[in-house]
Amino acid sequence: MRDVAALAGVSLKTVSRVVNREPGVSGDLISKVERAASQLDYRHDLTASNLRRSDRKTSTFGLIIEDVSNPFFSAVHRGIEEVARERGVAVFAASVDESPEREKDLVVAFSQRRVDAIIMTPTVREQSYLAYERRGGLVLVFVDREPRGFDADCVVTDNAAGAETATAHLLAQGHELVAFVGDDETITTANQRYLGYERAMASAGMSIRPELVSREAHTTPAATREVLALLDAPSPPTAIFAAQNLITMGAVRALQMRGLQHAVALVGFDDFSMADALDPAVTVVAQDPREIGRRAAQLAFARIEDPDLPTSVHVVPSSLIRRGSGEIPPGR
Amino acid sequence: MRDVAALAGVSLKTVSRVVNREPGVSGDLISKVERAASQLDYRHDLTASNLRRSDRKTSTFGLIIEDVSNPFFSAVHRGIEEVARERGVAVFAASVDESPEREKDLVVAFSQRRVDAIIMTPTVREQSYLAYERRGGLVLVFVDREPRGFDADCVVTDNAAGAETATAHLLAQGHELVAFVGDDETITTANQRYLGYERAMASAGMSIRPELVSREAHTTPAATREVLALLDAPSPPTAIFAAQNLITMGAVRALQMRGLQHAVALVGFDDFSMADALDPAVTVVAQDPREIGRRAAQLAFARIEDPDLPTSVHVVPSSLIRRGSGEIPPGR
DNA sequence: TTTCGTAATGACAACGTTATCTAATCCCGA
DNA sequence: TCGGGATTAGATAACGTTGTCATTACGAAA
Repeated sequence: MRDVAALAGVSLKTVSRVVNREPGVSGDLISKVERAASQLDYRHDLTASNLRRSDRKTSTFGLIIEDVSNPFFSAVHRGIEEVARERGVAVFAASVDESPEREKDLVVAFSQRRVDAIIMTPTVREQSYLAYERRGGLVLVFVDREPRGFDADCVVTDNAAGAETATAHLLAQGHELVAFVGDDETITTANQRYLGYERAMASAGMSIRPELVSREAHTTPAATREVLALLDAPSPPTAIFAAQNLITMGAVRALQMRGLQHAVALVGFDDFSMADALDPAVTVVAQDPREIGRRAAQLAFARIEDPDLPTSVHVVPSSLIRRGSGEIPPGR
Repeated sequence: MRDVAALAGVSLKTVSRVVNREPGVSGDLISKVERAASQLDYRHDLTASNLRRSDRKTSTFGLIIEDVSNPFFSAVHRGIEEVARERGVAVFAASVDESPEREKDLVVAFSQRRVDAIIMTPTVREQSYLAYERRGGLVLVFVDREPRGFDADCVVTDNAAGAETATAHLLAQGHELVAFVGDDETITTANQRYLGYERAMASAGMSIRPELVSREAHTTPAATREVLALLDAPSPPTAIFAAQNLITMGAVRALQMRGLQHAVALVGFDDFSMADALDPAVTVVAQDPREIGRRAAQLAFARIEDPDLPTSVHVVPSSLIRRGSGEIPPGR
């Protein structure tokens, strides 16, 4: 900048004014400065600018999600990017992989880089450790799962209601042996979906059979194993509710391995690519991850603008998409 | 930092030394400073640190890809993250959406934030505009597609060879009417895959029928339309080579719509989720996007360390995965 | 002519950190 | 007892930018 000022024959401050398009510089000097800047390959340094600026905004967000290559979360990422892009905000993205330690490391890494906001899915059992960061002015928004022990803005799907819809849909086909396959209770969404399953069963006056409940499906292969075990048991389910996208994929494979894909009904939580092209096509309760991302970003901007806003929890509705696998009747 | 120094009763520099774990501070002072830091909720400012540091490294990369929610690119992203994480580097990720203007905007946005390297898929016809950035010390690595008019490190799949393998595989089944469905020639990968198709056809002594070549499939729905048109034409293909993941998905849908999924052979370039669970399962030439990402990140680190390294192009091999759709014989 | 307001420009300090250099202290051997 | 090297600590300037305030120039009004 000093070199540009020298070449253009003006002061540093004038160059700053031109670069930031501040008013009050004569057209003559503007063009002189711009010519000098391009001649010297000058590139404005946002980090230095930010250091001095009074608002201390870096126009940068941090995103902490389960896995950047998981289709659900990458769609959330995409939604955030769409909103951030309009405001010139760049987004850091990183995967936690269910590692509590990594969650904390990432928060520190982003906080040290002075991001304006962190949008994250909580993994650690308890988020009260974030109070420290918030005191420093960091904005925090949660997506997909609500934080615990920490009051903050949050965007989630209606997990319990969606799971209830899915289960009720299977019960409405006349199924009595409806299995639940999901992740373990430390994951709040998995927990809420199990609650929805319970609620639907209770409303239908059915008791839950523990042997039809599997809550250890952390990955697609694990889900396949769990579903195979259910199918091979003495009294196998006639219908399965798979509580997450990776789990549904694993369930599809297990049913195919036993040749039961047209005999056992299946409803998945969260849509996935090619679900409509499978045979049978898979009925799902679809979330809207992109919309979740967009809302989260909007919430972040709103709070940056007014830090005293009351915290709010946004619920993005899910919708049942009937495709075939969920409409298979029991018996035969 | 000033407050921490005051509370600990030491100088600024000593706090700096403790924060950066520089040697030469007595254990007594180290603990005093650490106590003061945590008492005051002190958080080190990496942006200010970077401004002053002599190496001027921000420990930050920028990633510019087609779409963060495209499974191929999000896997690349994941691979980069794995390598970057080990070195404490945070990654900005952004989508270009085939917009040349956006490619340039993103380069500027990242460059202004002083990232140590940009890893990108080129969209603009020509990358010579990046010389400007490189002069400023920015490291550039390309993934998936080679840059044009600009010599730089690059990691790509063996597109032509993979496409040749795919096409040859179909020809080996006895097919004579092998269609090509791909993106247009402005996309270098699409172009190279077409070249591979041409080569395989030529090696087999077959001439290419223009009516079996579609190079306008930009999206999944477009691919479906294109494949439907091919199937409904007077002399439809008996086999199809789909030159990209989204296109293959579109082709699967088109074949299903005409009930021809067991009659017309299909090989796709790039694997996709649930390809193995479809009926028939889809034969693909699989790329290794995660490995592409890892290599790109390694290349970036290598060049940061030694800017004078000769530029290199890494080719990650692809592999044919036979699953059924590619082994359907002609005729019937 | 003087006065005043307004617009354009610049000088200087400061943002939060680290590089460099200097000063103080300590230990050891002569 | 003293010299000298090693170790620890601090003072100061600087990184590239912008906020603040001062200065200058120019018309218009008195």
